[in-house]
Amino acid sequence: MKKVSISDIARKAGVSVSTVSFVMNDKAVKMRISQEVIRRVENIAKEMGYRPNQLARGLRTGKTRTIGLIVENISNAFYASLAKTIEDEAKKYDYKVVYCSTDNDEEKARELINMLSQRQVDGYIITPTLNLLDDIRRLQAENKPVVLVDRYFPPHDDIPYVLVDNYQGVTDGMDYLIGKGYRKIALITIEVTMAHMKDRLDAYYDALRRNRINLNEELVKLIPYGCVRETALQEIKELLAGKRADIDAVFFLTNYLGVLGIEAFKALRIRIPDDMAVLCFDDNDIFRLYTPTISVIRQPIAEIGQRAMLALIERLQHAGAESGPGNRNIKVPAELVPRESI
Amino acid sequence: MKKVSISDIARKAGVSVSTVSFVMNDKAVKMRISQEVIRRVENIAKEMGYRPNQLARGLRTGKTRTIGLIVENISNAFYASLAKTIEDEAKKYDYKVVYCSTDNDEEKARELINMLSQRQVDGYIITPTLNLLDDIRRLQAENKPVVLVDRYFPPHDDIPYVLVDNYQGVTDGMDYLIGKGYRKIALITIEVTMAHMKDRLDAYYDALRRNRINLNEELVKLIPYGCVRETALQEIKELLAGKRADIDAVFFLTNYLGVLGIEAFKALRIRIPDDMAVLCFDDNDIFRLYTPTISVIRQPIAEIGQRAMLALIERLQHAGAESGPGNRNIKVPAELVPRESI
DNA sequence: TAGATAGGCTAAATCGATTTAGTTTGTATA
DNA sequence: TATACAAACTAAATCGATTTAGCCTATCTA
Repeated sequence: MKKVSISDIARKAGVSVSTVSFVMNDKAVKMRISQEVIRRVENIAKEMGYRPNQLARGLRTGKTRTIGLIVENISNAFYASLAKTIEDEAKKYDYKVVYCSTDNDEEKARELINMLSQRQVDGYIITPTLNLLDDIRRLQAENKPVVLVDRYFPPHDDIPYVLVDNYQGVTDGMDYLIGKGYRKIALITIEVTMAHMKDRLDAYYDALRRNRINLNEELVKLIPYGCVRETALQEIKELLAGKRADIDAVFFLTNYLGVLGIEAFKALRIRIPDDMAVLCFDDNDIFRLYTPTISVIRQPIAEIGQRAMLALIERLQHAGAESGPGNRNIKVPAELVPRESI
Repeated sequence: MKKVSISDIARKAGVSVSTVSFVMNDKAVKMRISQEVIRRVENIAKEMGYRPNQLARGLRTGKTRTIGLIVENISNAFYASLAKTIEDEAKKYDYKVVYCSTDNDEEKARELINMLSQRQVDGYIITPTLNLLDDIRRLQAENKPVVLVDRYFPPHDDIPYVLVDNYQGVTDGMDYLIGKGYRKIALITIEVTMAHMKDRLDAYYDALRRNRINLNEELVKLIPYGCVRETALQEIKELLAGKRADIDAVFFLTNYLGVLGIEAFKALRIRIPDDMAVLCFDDNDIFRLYTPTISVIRQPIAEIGQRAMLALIERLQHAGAESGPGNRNIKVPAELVPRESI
């Protein structure tokens, strides 16, 4: 049994395909189709189980009402939750979302952009990887709106972005730790290649300086990017074990690292917060449930998703027309959530 | 700047669109296009940044090389991981995957099937909800291959499925608990509406019977489906607190419930495994990291994903031709992972 | 020298919609 | 009685590919 097309309906109803199309798109009244024909066509369409072919429709209209969402890793709680909000928001405007993960690989990101572009998505929300600027420029040149989330490309501020205020988040975290008397604060982060991570790292350095605490470079651990789980865990363990006496608190700059950190603390039998206090950027179920509960800097995920979607929709609606700068370049405040680990 | 189409290339190269199409699809040699023209067209295509419009291509060929994956909730670790394997497998056969979540809502599932069908996906891998049989039959009637994962519709065994052996998994878990001397085993599960959950529940009853342990109905807690997080947590707490003395072990039948369970244990200050042993169906990061680590029945997710994909690909390749029963109706063994909680 | 064959391409139909510009018929107006 | 106008549709172009059938020209064979 083949799919039902508009012309199958037309034949059965004894009218032209145009008429059926008008009826299916609620343009029947405007096109002066009689009530009787409208009813007849509608009944036949329902009876035959007609579902419009979106490929054909998209081809003709040049619009697919689909937006492409590219994140780092959809299995990660942060991105999963972001994707969910964006999908819900999109639904309000009658858009579908197709999402995919880069695994932080720029080549894969490029392929994904390509794939979505070939599928003619109307707009993009992207968590960019390194070196993706040119590809994004190409989308813009094709008049496809793009909004960045979570990461950005300063100083190229003509590409709209929505992200947490990373600098403020880490600053608040550091002030809190320092306020509680911690001075020997280790920092564990992924290799800093992109601006959002640089913002976080800068905030750490600046906080130390502002509080006249001497920087101990040995307490700053950069985990390389493509690094496998086991290696990363090993590196963290080495730092924590090797510098045990020189550390009274550990600040993890991503939730992935924080989870590894917990594993490391456990393996090394380091007690939280008695031996070391712990703070992590980004929340996670595990942090809420662990004993002790882990303090975090929380990103307002829903707000990020909503604002990103809003920025995109605006650009989709009056494509070309530059949207006011009000909705471009948004940094939303991070929230410190103190728990038992400090 | 508009997108480049095949006819833009044709014009620039001074050849017909057919020629360009042949070149772009590696049919040039078969169609006796000269080497010189091939090179010219390829260069121009690359130069202009040509990317074929998949809507047009799909419309013409009737194939999108896309498969639709419908799961319960992509944020859930189990489904996220399943989706990842399926995506990786699909790539090997040059298929793309579009995935979406039902949130266990049959109406939403129906909409998703509809949406994917309108987008002309070539085949489906579905974690079905209740009452989805008819919709799946409709896809089959349209000659679109469907493979079920994680859940199924016995006795309708003509719809291929790949899932864990739920009965065996729970049986192994129960035998392990009983072998360790536990007799007062509470069971926490979601309301049983689908066959896979019934299999798990049956295994519990049968294990008690086989071991001549009297069933205490009060130790079996069914959490209703649409139930919000907080309510579910409350229900679990009530059982654990109310029947504290009558329980020496708790078996959670899904990983979501297990996580809530941990929260409940924590709130009630019930010590694991001293006060109660804990076992959960499905693994989760939290179970590995928690103190104590939580024993689980693990599903071989990668195997499920691979086999499902394989079954689908077979059906995509010789559509219509009934595939041998060898690759339909697969139950893969579950694995008991003992940890500190028992 | 006619007919066949091969080489190198192109024209045009097609997929399933949308949309513009008509066409036809009937009724109202000048 | 011609003319305008509205009502109720329809024909055909179009989107960007794929694919079948066929058109030239040149060479080879009988």
